[in-house]
Amino acid sequence: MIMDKVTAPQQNSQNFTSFTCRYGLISFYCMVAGKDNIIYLTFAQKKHKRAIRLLGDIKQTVQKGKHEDFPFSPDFQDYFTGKLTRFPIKIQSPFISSGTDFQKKVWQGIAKIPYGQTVTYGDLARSIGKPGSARAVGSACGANPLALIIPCHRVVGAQGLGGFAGGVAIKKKLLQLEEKC
DNA sequence: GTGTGGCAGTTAG
DNA sequence: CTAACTGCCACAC
Repeated sequence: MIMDKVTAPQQNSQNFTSFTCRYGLISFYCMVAGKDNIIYLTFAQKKHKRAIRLLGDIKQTVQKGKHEDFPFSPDFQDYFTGKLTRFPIKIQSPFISSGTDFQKKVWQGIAKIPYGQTVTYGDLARSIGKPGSARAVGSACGANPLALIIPCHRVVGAQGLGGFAGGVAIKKKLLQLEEKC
């Protein structure tokens, strides 16, 4: 699979913490480097476990954190209640930097989609100068290491919703949440 | 509505 | 290297 070679973070923040966070009916998995640097966020347990394993491969240890110690809880609380439309979180993750050029372009493109709006995989493909790569864009979305922060749920199919790593039900919920504003 | 062939990027072997 | 996957899409019936 992708990103089998995650490079160690540049900073010496060696302590990684894994959180399982729950807000209302939605829960997700999150990995934090150091005190408050989110390096991975996903709705799919499979992806989260894989990320932990990759860190293990580069001799990094990951400890479990308690939900109440999750540093950005207020922000996500606000997001899931519709009060926050843009995460004040810096994107600085070794999982991002170990992506391919194409993936990085896709992720950057996704980051520009405004709250409450959607684009199609084909649209995104065109906007990064690679028309016809819609399917590859879909793959890159699936490989996104920072769900919500890089809002891949705002990328949909030309006909239907498209897929979602954490299940389309969650994608639907997120879009409905953002719709209300 | 459904079939189908082609598509680009990435991974597996 | 080839083969086999995908969070796809356009164009046919």
